[in-house]
Amino acid sequence: MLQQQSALDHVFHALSDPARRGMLERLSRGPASVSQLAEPLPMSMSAVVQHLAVLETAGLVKSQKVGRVRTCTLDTSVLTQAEVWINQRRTFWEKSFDRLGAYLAETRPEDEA
Amino acid sequence: MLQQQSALDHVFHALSDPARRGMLERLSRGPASVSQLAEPLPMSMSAVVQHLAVLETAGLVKSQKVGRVRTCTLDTSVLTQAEVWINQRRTFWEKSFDRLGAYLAETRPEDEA
DNA sequence: CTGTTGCTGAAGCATACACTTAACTATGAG
DNA sequence: CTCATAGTTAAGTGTATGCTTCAGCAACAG
Repeated sequence: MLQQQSALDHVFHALSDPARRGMLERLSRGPASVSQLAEPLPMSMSAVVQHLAVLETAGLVKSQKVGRVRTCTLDTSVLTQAEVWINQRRTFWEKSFDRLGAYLAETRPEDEA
Repeated sequence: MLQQQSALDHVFHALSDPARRGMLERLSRGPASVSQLAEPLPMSMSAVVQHLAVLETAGLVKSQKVGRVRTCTLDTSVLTQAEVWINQRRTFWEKSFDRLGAYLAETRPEDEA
């Protein structure tokens, strides 16, 4: 649980940058080289590599180098963890709303089963 | 990064801090005052208020002050936007993965040295 | 009234972040 | 071999972040 939390730190931080989300969007359409990821971005190659390191540290992207080309692919498992966390907050919130409704219904003079 | 910051920038950045996620977890169980949010956190009240400002800027939390007590509630709509973005990346990736599988099955190269 | 609670705001500070440029390695083509 | 391509790494810079302390202020109890 505690490790999951720190994992979520990295994942959400990685997702908070538009350049990195752009790279993920590109990768969601299929694998790409570092140059291909850098091409649409208004920044140096070096900056892209640093963003890539953030994405890899978060576990969102895997890559392997063949020759001088590093090919990157999306890893959706960590993405799923983030999605689950968000979904659970939503669910808990909705349940607490239901409980509030139930509480309001219970406190009425007549009880209901 | 000199461009306008999108809503997702703020949301994911807000979610990247464990203290802020803790506050959201608390709020997912129901509304709470600033003091109640601060109570389990190992930091000053001032720091909590600053985290709260981040959450409100992201649109994740709404609050209203009655007397001297500010009561905070979760707003799940922005949370849903973030969930949708993640889900779309996952979906796109799965589609492109299918296409990759089809491509590999079709071309079948005979190299590898 | 006084004192306490609940919160707010400003200033300060150390660290982290998002870049840049420039020097570098390693692969592949001619 | 030379040269270009693809990527890596280091150092530097300006800004943002996360926290602190302190000072203050409105609400409410006694």
